[in-house]
Amino acid sequence: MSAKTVSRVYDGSTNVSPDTRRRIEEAAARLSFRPNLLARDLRHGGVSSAVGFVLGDLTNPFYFQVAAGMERELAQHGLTMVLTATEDDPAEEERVAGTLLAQRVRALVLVPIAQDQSYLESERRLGTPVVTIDRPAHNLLADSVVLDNREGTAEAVRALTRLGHRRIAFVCSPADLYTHAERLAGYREALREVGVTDSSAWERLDDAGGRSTEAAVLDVLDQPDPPTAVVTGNNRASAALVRALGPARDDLAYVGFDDFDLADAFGFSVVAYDTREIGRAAARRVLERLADPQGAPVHVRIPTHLVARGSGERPPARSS
Amino acid sequence: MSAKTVSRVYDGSTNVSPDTRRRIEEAAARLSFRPNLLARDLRHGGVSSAVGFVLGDLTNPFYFQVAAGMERELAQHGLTMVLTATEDDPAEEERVAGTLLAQRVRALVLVPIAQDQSYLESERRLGTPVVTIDRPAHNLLADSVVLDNREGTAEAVRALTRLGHRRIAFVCSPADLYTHAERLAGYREALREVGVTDSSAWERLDDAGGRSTEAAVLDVLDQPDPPTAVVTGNNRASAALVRALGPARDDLAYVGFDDFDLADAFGFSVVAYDTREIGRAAARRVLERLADPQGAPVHVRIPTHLVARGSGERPPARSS
DNA sequence: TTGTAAGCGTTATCAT
DNA sequence: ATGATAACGCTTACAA
Repeated sequence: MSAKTVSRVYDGSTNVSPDTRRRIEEAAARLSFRPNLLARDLRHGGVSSAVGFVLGDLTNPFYFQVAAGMERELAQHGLTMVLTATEDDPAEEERVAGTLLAQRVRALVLVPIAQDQSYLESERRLGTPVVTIDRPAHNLLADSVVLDNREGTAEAVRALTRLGHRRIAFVCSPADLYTHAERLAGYREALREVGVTDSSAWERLDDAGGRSTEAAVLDVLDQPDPPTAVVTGNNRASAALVRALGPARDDLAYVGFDDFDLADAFGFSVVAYDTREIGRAAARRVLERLADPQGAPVHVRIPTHLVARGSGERPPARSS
Repeated sequence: MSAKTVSRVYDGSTNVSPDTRRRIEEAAARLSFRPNLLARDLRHGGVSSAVGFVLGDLTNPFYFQVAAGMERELAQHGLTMVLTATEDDPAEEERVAGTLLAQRVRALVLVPIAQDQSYLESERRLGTPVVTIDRPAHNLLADSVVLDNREGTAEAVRALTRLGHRRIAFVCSPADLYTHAERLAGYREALREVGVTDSSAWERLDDAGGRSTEAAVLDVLDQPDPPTAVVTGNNRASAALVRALGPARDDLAYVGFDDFDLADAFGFSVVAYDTREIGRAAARRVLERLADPQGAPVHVRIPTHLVARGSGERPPARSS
């Protein structure tokens, strides 16, 4: 009963007599034996069967929904997920990615926060697939899975302009540059479609001044010709709006990017999307990239859709 | 320049001349060389430097906050975290735990969902620490980290009785048996302290009847002598209460177990706790158990505290 | 159907 | 300060 025979029992080989197999399985159970995947992976070219996932802000449930989707999809293909966090410290990104690469993860999925991912270029060329989530990588030919941010806000704004709104504010809590810029662009684009070309008075973005987003909401509404509607650029801004205005405010229309808990209880209309699908799509990119290491980067765009709950379907208050 | 010399550069050995070290580091950078942790771990007794975390319900943000705390604490000690999910399928638990053990995780942390974890007993005896979260294991001498559920609801009820409430309802969405029983026990205990010995008319628990929790909330309030206050047993029940009653309902007092997003906007008083601390505590149990494999199981209890936001500080409406 | 030898990349031991 | 050798537990190639 050599090691090789035992190995055959566990690697799905058929060349084992039923009797031998049974005896081996018995002994294994008795000794709590379990094949050592470390050794197996080492033998198989020194590459593990885990995929590394680097994410930044652990307090944002968004990323965990992504992680959940990714884990499920990977598990169906015999891969596991190693999760690490950078706590939004750009300097940590390269270090934790390095740790994962040293663990010989099969692929690397990351939410980029550093301003440059070129440090991954050599690894990628050596055959480790890299997929970014939520935004594209900088200086790296990686696959990516991002939301259709631009179309998301554009759709929200269009729904409002169709109701007659023209003075529509855009308020966003500090967010990363990319999603921020895209969502803002969609907002402006949809306004331009109805002839509004200057919305600067209604935009309240990442406040360098350190003002809170709640203050920004109140501020944008406090002007001679106040907006009749508000679009929030992310769920943190939506929460700020709820806090600033109180739950029941029916003289103002608003739509938020990102769905959130109890938004239905508030009648809060939002631009939603399938968060877990982002993770599943990333996992699929990993699998396809492993099958076909060459080829140009693939960029997947996850669609958004408007969820009408009341707050976004109100026409402008008497004025017009 | 033998393999051993290169190894010395990376395992923190001092017996390398500055010159050799420099040459090796140069070559490593040029060739994108990185020590293979799989091989290292194999050499070190075939045990990896990852800790496995098995969780059930991926849609519950609670577990991800736990995961976040755990990951941070482990990372500080050079360990990584492999995350897997069972999707609340008890039958999956043993399978995914087995996968992790085959990967030779240094320890196993799990949120038990199966009715029996005895299948882990041999592994634990062989030296793999096992820590359960949120509830104790069944038939397994594992360490555990749980909330002080009983004291949590007791404190909530006491705050209400102090205001004069006596008819206090307890509503809970389906939850696992253990936390459920503990929270209910705390509720009854605190009621007994003020002489209320039969609360059965005010308890609406896991409804086998398939009624929704929202219906249960309305139902418990719809009786001849209705409760003047409600305690919800988990965040899902709190959400149901908000949906059933609407955001502004100030003729009823209520306190919910588990904090939730925008609870402050609702003025919803809750029994809160440090979710990430649960994960950190689990990581610390792992580390201590690795240092001292023997010894009786240690059970850590995470304290809860009442967060007053208005809804729980209202005295009974005129009746009394 | 089963076994032998070699090697995956690292490190402990024991030279030099 | 550096290197040769063997070994961690597995699997591929090649016998038997």
